[in-house]
Amino acid sequence: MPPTAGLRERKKQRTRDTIVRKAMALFRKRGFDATTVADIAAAADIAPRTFFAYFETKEAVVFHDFDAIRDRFAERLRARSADETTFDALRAWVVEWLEEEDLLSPQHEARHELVRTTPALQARERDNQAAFGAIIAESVAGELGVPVDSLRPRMVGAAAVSALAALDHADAAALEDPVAVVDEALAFLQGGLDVLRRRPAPSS
Amino acid sequence: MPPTAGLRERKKQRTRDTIVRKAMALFRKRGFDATTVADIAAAADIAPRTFFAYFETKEAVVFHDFDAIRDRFAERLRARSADETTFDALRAWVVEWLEEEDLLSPQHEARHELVRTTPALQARERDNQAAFGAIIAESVAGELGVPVDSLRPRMVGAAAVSALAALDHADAAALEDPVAVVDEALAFLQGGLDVLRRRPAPSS
DNA sequence: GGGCATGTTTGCAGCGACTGCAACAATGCG
DNA sequence: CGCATTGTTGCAGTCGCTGCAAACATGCCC
Repeated sequence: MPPTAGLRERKKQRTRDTIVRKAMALFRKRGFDATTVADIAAAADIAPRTFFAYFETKEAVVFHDFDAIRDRFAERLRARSADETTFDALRAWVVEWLEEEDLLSPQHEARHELVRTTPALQARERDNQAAFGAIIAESVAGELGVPVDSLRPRMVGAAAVSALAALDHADAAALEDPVAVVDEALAFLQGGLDVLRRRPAPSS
Repeated sequence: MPPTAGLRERKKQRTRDTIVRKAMALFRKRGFDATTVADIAAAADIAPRTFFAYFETKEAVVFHDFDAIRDRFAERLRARSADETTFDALRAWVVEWLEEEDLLSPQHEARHELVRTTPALQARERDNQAAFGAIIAESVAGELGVPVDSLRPRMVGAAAVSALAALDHADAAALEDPVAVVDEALAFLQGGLDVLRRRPAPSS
């Protein structure tokens, strides 16, 4: 017997999975906005009202696994060893994460496409990214011994998150070696942005 | 006679101002969510349906001046002189902007408080910040001679925007000299983040 | 000043996300 | 088998937002 809990729990989990699966299928076929909660409920064979016992909003279905990922990430950063910087831990986490998640899988593709083409979902995604940024900022702030909401940790968090976002964004070559993208990003952050020094006046 | 256009235009502008004023007053008093569009319409003495001829969404009222600011900013960056870096132009723009906008005015205070306490508005604000980030990224990309959506411009844009956001966020001292905040941020970006080098193992 | 084109305001009906509530059903447990 | 707990459902309602078509105002030309 698997280490599952009571029958009740398993049933709930199965229902939840069904909702996600059917909903995503509908989103893919008709688009996010054109799919109503009633449609999803019908497809998952539950009452419309019941949908909201499983997900707070229609959007939440698309990001059903975000909370878990975020929490694991926060835990990973918090539990890093004493000689490990935030950046070390961040890089390690990305590597781990990429090992178990195939960014090229049809599911990831479809989800990404959906988010990319739906404003409401983009907004939600930015929320999620902001949460990641805050976690990184918190860790960096601890490292620097400054307040969590001070300037530099926030900037580092924002920049790091935009680098993570570039992973999804990578349009071809990069996906072959996503870790390289991360390394470039971290090197860029650490090395400074002095690519932006004064530019020469036009040679005329 | 002022250089105003026809009577029609002026009337529309007055109605628009009235909506903004009355809506903000209601938001402050009752909160954003607790204020309905019907309430705003009643306060501004228009039909509920008419509200949507002026603003696409209830949220748009809070950010009624964003589009103009963003466009002016984009224009400023695009029109910068040949020996001016993106960072130079960014700094100059902030200085200009701070001269005409008083961040400590009751209006800014109230608006900021509203955004800070309303999730829906925070999401919208992130949209706006993302727009700024994209503009900065575009400019930086041009400077570096790389594609607009490549890694480094995006990171710079994100970091710069988070520095701008820190301006709003500044809870006391910083507001006395906001330009100093910007200078610190830009110096940080340019100088690199090597505050984050490997941290010493505990001396044990 | 009398029309006429054009732009604005309004009411109405309707959709869809989401909520509170109360009845009902299933489950877990002694 | 009964009982408490937890999950499911239907109902009625609120609110943001939209399409449509009828009234209404304005600018303009004759």
